[in-house]
Amino acid sequence: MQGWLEIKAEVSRRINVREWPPGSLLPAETALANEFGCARATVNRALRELAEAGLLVRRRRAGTVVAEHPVRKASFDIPVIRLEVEQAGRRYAHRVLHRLHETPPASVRTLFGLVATARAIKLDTLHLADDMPYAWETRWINTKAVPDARQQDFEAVSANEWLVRNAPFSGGRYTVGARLAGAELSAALNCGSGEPLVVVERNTVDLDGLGITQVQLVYAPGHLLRGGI
Amino acid sequence: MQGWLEIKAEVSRRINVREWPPGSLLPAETALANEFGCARATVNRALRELAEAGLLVRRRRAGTVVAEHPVRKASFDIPVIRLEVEQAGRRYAHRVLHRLHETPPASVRTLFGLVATARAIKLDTLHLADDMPYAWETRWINTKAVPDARQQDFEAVSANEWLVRNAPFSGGRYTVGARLAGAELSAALNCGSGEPLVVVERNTVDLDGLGITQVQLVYAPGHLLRGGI
DNA sequence: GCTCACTATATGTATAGACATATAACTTAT
DNA sequence: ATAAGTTATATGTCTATACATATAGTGAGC
Repeated sequence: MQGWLEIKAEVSRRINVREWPPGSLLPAETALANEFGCARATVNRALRELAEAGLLVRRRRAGTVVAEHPVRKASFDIPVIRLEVEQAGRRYAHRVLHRLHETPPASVRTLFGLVATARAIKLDTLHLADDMPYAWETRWINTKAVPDARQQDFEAVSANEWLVRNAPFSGGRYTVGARLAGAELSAALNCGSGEPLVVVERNTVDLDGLGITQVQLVYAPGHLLRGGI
Repeated sequence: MQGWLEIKAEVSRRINVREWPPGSLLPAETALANEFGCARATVNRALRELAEAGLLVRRRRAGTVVAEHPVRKASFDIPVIRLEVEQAGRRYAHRVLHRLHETPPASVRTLFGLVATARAIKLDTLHLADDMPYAWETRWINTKAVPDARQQDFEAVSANEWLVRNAPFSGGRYTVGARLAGAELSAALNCGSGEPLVVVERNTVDLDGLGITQVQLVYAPGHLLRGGI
């Protein structure tokens, strides 16, 4: 027993077999380092990772406690759509259907820090995989945060990809929901009206918290988001 | 400039302002440690975290490179449903509608490592928030992996919560999709038939890779999964 | 009993040094 | 020229030590 990975596995095992049940206090790092015959830093690395994973709760002076209700962090990757499609072995293409410069709705104005009369770029894009509709994208781009976007038509490189590479990015939030295909969507995605569709809405902000872009992605029927714990 | 957090922020900044553009090679850890006036271990911690976040790609001997297509890791928490509801300031309750012991479908049998004739527990549960339908849960539990589940009726403590605390858990996968409310669901969730609903399907496996449980959660109309990047 | 200051303690972080390991780049043999 | 073996190097990890920091617990003073 030496490496932090082995220690992490062993601590994880003891939690799972209820040797250290939920709510119980673990021995201090120094004691564990002593038991495992390694430096405290090694134990620290193992316990820190388990705490990040939600299995342990650590507090100075109070020590390390097994979480009562382990909050599992599920995660999925948000790749550039082109890569998502190509990784599935399909041919990617996209078509920009509208590129407008108009006043965004209030929620987007708030995110972008814009006054009521200000305008932003609005893009409607259809993403294709093997020439079949893959996803419908409605996007707002804040020209205040990304002035260079004015010169882009996003035909050759999609807005998705262009922004990832050209906008200083710091974080964002997203929601996942479901909606019905209306007239416009069923035509664009080549599906029946009234079909249930997965909708992902995502916004990203720069280092100052200023909104860069807001995207709504409506996937073709049957699409599943996949992730792991 | 000393702490790993500051170094992480500074490196992140240089990537964002294209001082280190996508694909470029960063100075070696020793050089950065020298520049920032700190130990190599401190730089290592900062760069390791940025690599985990998908911003950098690191390889021994080859060095550290800025990712060409940063794969953002989106994540959301999977809490116990009771806590999810209570955290929103609502009163939680659940009703077990069916508790059967029958042969699961092939996909679940494969996950559970069961022969064709074997049986497992099937639970249908309705989760309520302020007495309003919140989510419909269809769950299979592998009694081979969790024998103690036989003695549980899951009335007082939901299966969700009981399993989190009583089943040795190691990982899992999930999918998020959309479906229409059929007759049974629209009755249970008190919504119109044909409404679009968010469906989360999740399975968890124990340390040996043996399936513990498979859940399908269908949320009431309008529900959004929320997460961050 | 209550408040406030103090102290002890467990985690958090930093450091210098060392060795491990993967692998790009180079060298040698065929 | 190509293949095989060698070396140099950047990251990965571990150690021992030190100091920083949050905070549970203690005790003094009212």
